Amino acid sequence: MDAHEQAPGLVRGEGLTAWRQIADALTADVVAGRYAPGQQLPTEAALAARFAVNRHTVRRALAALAEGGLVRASQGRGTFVEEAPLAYPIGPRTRFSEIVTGAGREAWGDLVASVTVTAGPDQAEALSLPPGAPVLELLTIHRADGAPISTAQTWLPLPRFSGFADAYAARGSITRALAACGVHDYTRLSTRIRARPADAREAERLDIAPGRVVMVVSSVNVDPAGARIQANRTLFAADRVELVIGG
Amino acid sequence: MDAHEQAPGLVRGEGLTAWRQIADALTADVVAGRYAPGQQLPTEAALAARFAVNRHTVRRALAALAEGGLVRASQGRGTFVEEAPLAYPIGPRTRFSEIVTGAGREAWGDLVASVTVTAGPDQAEALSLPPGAPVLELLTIHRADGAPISTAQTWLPLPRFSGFADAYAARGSITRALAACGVHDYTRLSTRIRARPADAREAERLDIAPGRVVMVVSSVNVDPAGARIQANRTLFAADRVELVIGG
DNA sequence: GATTATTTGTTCGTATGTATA
DNA sequence: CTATACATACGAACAAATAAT
Repeated sequence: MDAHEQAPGLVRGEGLTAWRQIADALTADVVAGRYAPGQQLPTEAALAARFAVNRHTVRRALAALAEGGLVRASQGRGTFVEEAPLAYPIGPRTRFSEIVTGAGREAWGDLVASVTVTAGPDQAEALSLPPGAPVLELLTIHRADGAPISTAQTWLPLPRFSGFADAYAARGSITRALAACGVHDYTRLSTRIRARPADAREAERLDIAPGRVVMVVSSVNVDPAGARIQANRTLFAADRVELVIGG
Repeated sequence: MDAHEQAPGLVRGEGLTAWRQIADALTADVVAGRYAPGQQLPTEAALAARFAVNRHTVRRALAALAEGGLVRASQGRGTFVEEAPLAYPIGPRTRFSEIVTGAGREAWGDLVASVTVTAGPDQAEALSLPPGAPVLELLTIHRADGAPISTAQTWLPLPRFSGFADAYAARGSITRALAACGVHDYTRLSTRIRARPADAREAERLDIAPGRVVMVVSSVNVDPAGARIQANRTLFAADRVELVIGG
């Protein structure tokens, strides 16, 4: 067979290589939703047959899609459309519940545990408290339509927020629980972002496999008077969430 | 031996457990610099001897330090003081060279490769170009005191920035290379942050082990007139860099 | 490449003090 | 006061990862 024979449906021209056209066609399929997020693409062999090209040519096209993060190939399993991550805006007025409901999903935060502890060095500095001051520590899991998006440790100074845990458990939202404690507005003072593999406990809370990557967002919130009311360490499953700044 | 015999240097009292006092002592050692960042702590056995407690008790204390991110234990190697990550502020006027020189280190960017390609869907959208428009793609590695901090793919529209690759190679800085192309100021329009394990090529460029976590920062820069001049996808080694917003 | 020593990680068991019902 | 649960601490042995020989 002539290696330069025209494949059906593919045109010839400058820069219009076969793999590029196949990549464009598959990209169009994905963005049009003909292959749903998480769904497996046809096998390379099947795609090669569909476009009447060698499997190598399909592989070159799939490599281009994978490079752009549109699909992910998994040896022995297949090639899958990447799930669109939840865009999570981070700014001075970040509120989980608004972000999730704004995405058309239902937001709820589960209170896993709450304890009174003495502030560690990090929390003391974040909250401008003397080392060893008592703080309320909450462990929460935040869900969108029931699926865990993030899990957070939250520290609040005592005794000001001694009623916070009950308020949070009843209302499922930091914003609403703070309002119940008399804080009707708050803004984010600072945000620090790191990333690392999840340990077993964190993975269980986020319903991911241990070792999958989490983004660790440490933040401090202040009330309108500028008082530091809350320090957070929030973990996001990196394959489900994309942090967005500005734009 | 009486399990309740008083260990030397440890006192007794409410809430003053042995492991807590050991954790406090080791924390003080670390923050005072008696164990330098990156340095190996004494072995668990040695610490147990120093504090005259069982190794379990030392392990409980070290677990508390590791929880706070102050140290990191590595099986078979030892326990090490965590290096303070480079704080990398992200904002409308983010400039690598200023961040690094502001931290008292020397900044330089190496141009690894530059090619002319047709814009993929992501780049076309980021730069407001029609799909298939020609763009200049650069692959760069950014170093602080010679150590790689990040590696980036950068896309610029052609033909406006046809001289950019040479300018960058000569100047080692995006800011200075843009100035050479007549862009004397620019601001960041949007930033998106994800995280995942590094593949082999990325790991080599960042001088980390494959599979270690990288933060992927996708950004778009605009000139003072609001024109989109540059799309970036920058990879940071997650254990060397902390992204900072606000504060 | 195989061996050995070192070091952290895990899992038993035992005992005691403390808080709670 | 007792019973129970929990946290603390010690002892021993082995597994697993690493580094050096």
